[in-house]
Amino acid sequence: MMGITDLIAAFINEELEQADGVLELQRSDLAQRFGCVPSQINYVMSTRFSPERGYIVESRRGGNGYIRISRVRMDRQTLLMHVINSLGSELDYASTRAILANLAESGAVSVEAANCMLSAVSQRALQSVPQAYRGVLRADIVKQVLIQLV
Amino acid sequence: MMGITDLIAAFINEELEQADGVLELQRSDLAQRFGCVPSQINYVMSTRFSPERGYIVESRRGGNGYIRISRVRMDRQTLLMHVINSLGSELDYASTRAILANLAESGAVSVEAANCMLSAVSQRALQSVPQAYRGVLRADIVKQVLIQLV
DNA sequence: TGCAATTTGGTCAAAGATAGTCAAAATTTG
DNA sequence: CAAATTTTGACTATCTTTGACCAAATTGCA
Repeated sequence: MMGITDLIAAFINEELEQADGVLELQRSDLAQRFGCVPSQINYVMSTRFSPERGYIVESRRGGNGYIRISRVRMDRQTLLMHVINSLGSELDYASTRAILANLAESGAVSVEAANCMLSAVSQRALQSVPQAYRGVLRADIVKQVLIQLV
Repeated sequence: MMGITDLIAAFINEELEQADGVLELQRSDLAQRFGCVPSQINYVMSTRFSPERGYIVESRRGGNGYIRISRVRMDRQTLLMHVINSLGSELDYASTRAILANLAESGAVSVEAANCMLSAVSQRALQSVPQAYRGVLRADIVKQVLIQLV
C-alpha cells in the first residue's frame, strides 16, 4: 500500500510534468489537501526531491511564502555536450534564441552568458556579413562559446 | 499569490524603468494606492530597494515631502559606455583579449561574460569569414554584447 | 520674526503568516 | 523481532503587515 509520502510525491511529479519542470506550491495547502501535518511535506522534499535525485527545492517563509521545486534533467556537462552535438551547421536567430533560452532555463548556462551569446549573433552584430553566410557563422560562434563553457 | 510588498516593489520597478532610473513619490499616496499603511512603504524600501541591491533612497519630510529612489549602476555603466565608445571599427584578437581582460579585472563584466565574448570572436568561431572581414565583425560583436551588458 | 498647527516621512515592536527542525511515536519491511 | 522508513507535533526561524508613537519640514498667523 502506498503511504502518504508516495501519494504526495506522485502528485508533485504529475504537476511538475504539466508545469514543464518548475512548480510552486504552499506547504500548508498541500498538507491540508492530503490531510497530513505540514512538516510531512518537508519529509517528502528531503526524501523524494533531493538534489541527488535531480531536483532543486527553494522556499521562502512568511506571508505568501512558497516552496518551489525544479527538475533538473541532466547534469550540466551532459546537457551542454548534447546541445553542442545537436547543433546543425547553420542557425537562424530565432532558433538560437530558443536554444539559449532552454539552456538558461535549465541552469546549464547563466542568463548572462546566454544573453552574451545572443547579442553576439544578433543581426546587428553580424551586419557586416552577408545574410547568406550568417547562419554558418552563428552556428560556429555558438558552438565555440558552448565548448568553452563545458 | 503575490503579497502587497512584492506588488509595490513591482510597481516601483516599472515606474523606475519608465523614469530612466530616478523616481520620486509620496509615501502616503503610494500607501493609499495599494491600500496599506504608510510604514509598509518603508518596509518595501528597506527590503527591496536597499543599497546592497543597487538603489539609493533619499527622502524629505514635511510639506511636499517625498521619497526618491535612484538606481545606481553608474560606475559600471560609465565605464562600459566609455569602452564601447572607444572601440574602433575593427579589432584584432589580441586587442580584444586585452580589452576584455581589463573589463573583467575591474569587475565591470564577469569573467564568464568576458570568456564568452572572447570565444565568440576567436579565429575558430569566425573561420567561415574571410580574414579581411574579421576585424570589423569582431568590433561589431564585442560592441553589441557590451551594449547588452550595460 | 517666532511659534503653533499641519503635513510629511521614520522607527519599532507586536501580531500574523509561512516554512524548517528534530526527535518521539507509529508503521512497514526484511 | 530488529531495522528502516514514515508520520506527527511541539518548538523555532523568517518574512510580512499593521499601528502607535516619533521627528522633521513647511505654512500660516499673531
